Amino acid sequence: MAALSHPQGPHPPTHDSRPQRDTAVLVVIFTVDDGRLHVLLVRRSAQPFKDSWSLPGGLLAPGESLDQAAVRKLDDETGVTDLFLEQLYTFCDLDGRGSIAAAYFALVDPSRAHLAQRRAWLPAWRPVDDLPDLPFDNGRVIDYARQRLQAKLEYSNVAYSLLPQEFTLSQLQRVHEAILAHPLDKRNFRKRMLSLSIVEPTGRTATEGRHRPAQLYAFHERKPIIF
Amino acid sequence: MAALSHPQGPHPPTHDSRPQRDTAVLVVIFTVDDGRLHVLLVRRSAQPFKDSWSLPGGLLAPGESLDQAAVRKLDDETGVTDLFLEQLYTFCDLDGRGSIAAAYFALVDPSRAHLAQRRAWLPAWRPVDDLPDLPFDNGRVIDYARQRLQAKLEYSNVAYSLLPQEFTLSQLQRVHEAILAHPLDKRNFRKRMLSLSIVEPTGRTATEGRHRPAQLYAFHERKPIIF
DNA sequence: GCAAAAGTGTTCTCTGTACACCCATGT
DNA sequence: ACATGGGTGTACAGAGAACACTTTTGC
Repeated sequence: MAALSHPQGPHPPTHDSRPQRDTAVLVVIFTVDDGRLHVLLVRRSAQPFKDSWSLPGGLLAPGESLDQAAVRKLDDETGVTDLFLEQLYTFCDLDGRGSIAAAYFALVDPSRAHLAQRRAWLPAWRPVDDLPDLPFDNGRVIDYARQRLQAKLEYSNVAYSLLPQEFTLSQLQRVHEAILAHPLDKRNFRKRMLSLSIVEPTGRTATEGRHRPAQLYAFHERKPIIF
Repeated sequence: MAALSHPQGPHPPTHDSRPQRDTAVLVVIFTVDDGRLHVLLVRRSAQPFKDSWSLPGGLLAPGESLDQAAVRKLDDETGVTDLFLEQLYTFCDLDGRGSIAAAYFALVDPSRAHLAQRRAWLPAWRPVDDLPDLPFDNGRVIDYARQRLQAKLEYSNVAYSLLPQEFTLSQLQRVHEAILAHPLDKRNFRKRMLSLSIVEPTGRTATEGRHRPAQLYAFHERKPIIF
């Protein structure tokens, strides 16, 4: 490991009979579609709980860091790599066998995500407010990720990762409402987004139905920023 | 691990030739003493960087969870177990060898901590604003812990773990100032502590010098609370 | 002309901040 | 009596919340 100073954990490790553990990553991938927050689930292809839904995850590959493994899983399932991805929490013993699972959470724009079409485990978006019972405490992991996402929405620009380059303020508001699970006031919402310089108008407009066209906006920064 | 659903990470693990990693915990233990924030460092007893200061840590014992290992390390070094301890972040490859280190941070009341007197690695409090260069990126880990502590101070009662059962508001203010590294207004500080019901007066007073005795206060809850 | 969503300001409340003096005690 | 830290209130500014009507388009 690192930073050891304790006699029990001398450095370098000796790779002998010391107990080692399975180390895996787990990725909670959120998207907002049709005004609802969804999470990506896959079907387990192995026992136990074969065929039940669960979060995507897997063991670390040789020489791979946790971050690399999380990026790889996100890419495997959605085909995107450059979006918001952050370490969430490292769980221990979710499986009752003492293994270690570093959970990450990611946000992807549904229009950019191409779900893997592997027959083996069928990834699918499921609305977070209507999830089946999931094995290995995955429900708790998702709840935790959702809380973190709600908290970050208040003081950061994380939503950049859930929308295309250009979008209307109404679209952005619907994303916020889906994540927070409560309605927002249109005027106050717009005022805040603009006064915090989270978004800026592009000058273009988009006509979306038989009503007045909307101004298009873009995020001031398309990378994680804390306000 | 847990929550696997991916073919590459079937469940149960097979304990065969799959690559495994050293898994360790690392504990950033803070205290406030003499108006300064200190962190506990120990001297490495093994190569590399033998005899240089670093954070306490060690490999997981067989059958032990991450939390249990962190509690054990905290107890080993300070003799206390019932104080604030929270997972911070899981670092990978701090040592350049791909090992995994789950960092925790803890807060202890200096009047309760009894530093381990083992000659082997000599734990000692070091002021965080005057640290030597530390191996394995320990400086970065400490900075990260400090940021988290500063953030939590604003909206939680974490400081409960840094003071005895009863204390004066001036003591509490000095603790906050040491952590935030800037002075606070006495009246505003007291107003906030009371209006948020973080602390309540015990009715007792303490005479501490040739000046007016101070009211003693206690935390409303001596466990982690978010306001 | 009507249905549908876009767009826009003001008022009020609350929170945080700045700021200065008297009080109780020990020596 | 004086030095020392304990203890207190008010005024202002900024942020967030409540709230309703006009505009522009497609049909």
